[in-house]
Amino acid sequence: MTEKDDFTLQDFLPYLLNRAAEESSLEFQQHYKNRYGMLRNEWRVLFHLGNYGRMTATEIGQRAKIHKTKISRAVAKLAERRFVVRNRDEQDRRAEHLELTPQGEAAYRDLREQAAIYDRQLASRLSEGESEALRHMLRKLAGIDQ
Amino acid sequence: MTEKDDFTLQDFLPYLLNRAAEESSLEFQQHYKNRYGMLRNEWRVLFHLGNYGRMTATEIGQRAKIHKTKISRAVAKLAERRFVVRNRDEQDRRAEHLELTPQGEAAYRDLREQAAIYDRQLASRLSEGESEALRHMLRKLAGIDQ
DNA sequence: CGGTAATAGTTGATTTTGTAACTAACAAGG
DNA sequence: CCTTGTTAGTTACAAAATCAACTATTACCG
Repeated sequence: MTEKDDFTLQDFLPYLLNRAAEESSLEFQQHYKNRYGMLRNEWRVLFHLGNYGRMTATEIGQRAKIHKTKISRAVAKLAERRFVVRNRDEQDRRAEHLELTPQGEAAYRDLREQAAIYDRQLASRLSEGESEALRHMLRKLAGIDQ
Repeated sequence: MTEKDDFTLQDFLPYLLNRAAEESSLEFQQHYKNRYGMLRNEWRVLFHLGNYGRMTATEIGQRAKIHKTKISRAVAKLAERRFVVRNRDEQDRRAEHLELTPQGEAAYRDLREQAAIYDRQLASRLSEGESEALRHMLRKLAGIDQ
């Protein structure tokens, strides 16, 4: 009961997680924003398609935990700018398979490279070995299995 | 050069940070949202005032890295609902000092208690000792000194 | 079959955020 | 003093997120 009293905002995990997430997001967004005029959701969808390959909007939503309206609008923009093509499933005509165009692939590879660089830069603020532990913990907190 | 190629989205720190932050924020927001009809920024301002005591909007913004327009709107709501009172500084009549009302204090204590509980719950998903290491790393990544 | 429910994805209305411009008050130098 | 610059906080407008309702299609079940 007494130990509760020394709980403070500075230590609150959701607060710290948000601060760190926001900081890194803002820093990294310049890459997809300045170079490709993308929004965060567009970048995320692109990255998922580049990473996992052809899949439907629903599948992206499940993996990335992005709401379907965000995905719908992100895909519309990406398709309009020819980063993504949509292919209706002939078996189930409600669904459509998404995949990157060559142009989308190129953007993906470029941004993945930038991401790798930025990731190393972030990790370098931590001591050796810490960053792997951090990733492991974040996966647990985010409910990402594996 | 070869090591870059095994970089994947699942490991990207900003992505993991965002996933974990969003997960925990959504879970915790039910407390201030359901019980007090607050928005995230209102909760943050309340928590800062409860934690650090009387201060101005600008000071809150610096500590919490929240933009002044968000604070302005959050304070307006909190004042309207009598959680906060504003007092103009008589020396510098541009500034106003904010502090919690008794009602604001009560909400703060209640929510701090909920936060402490939720924080322990989150930390319990990690192994012993990990959570302190996590907080330490997040502070570094968020650029919070100390 | 035929009707009801479920799913994929889109659209529209409302709320919230982000950006920039604004008002009011103070500061500092000539 | 008075001009110029700075700071505290608010407001207006545009961009984006949220939530609910919608269309089209498929699945389930009597």
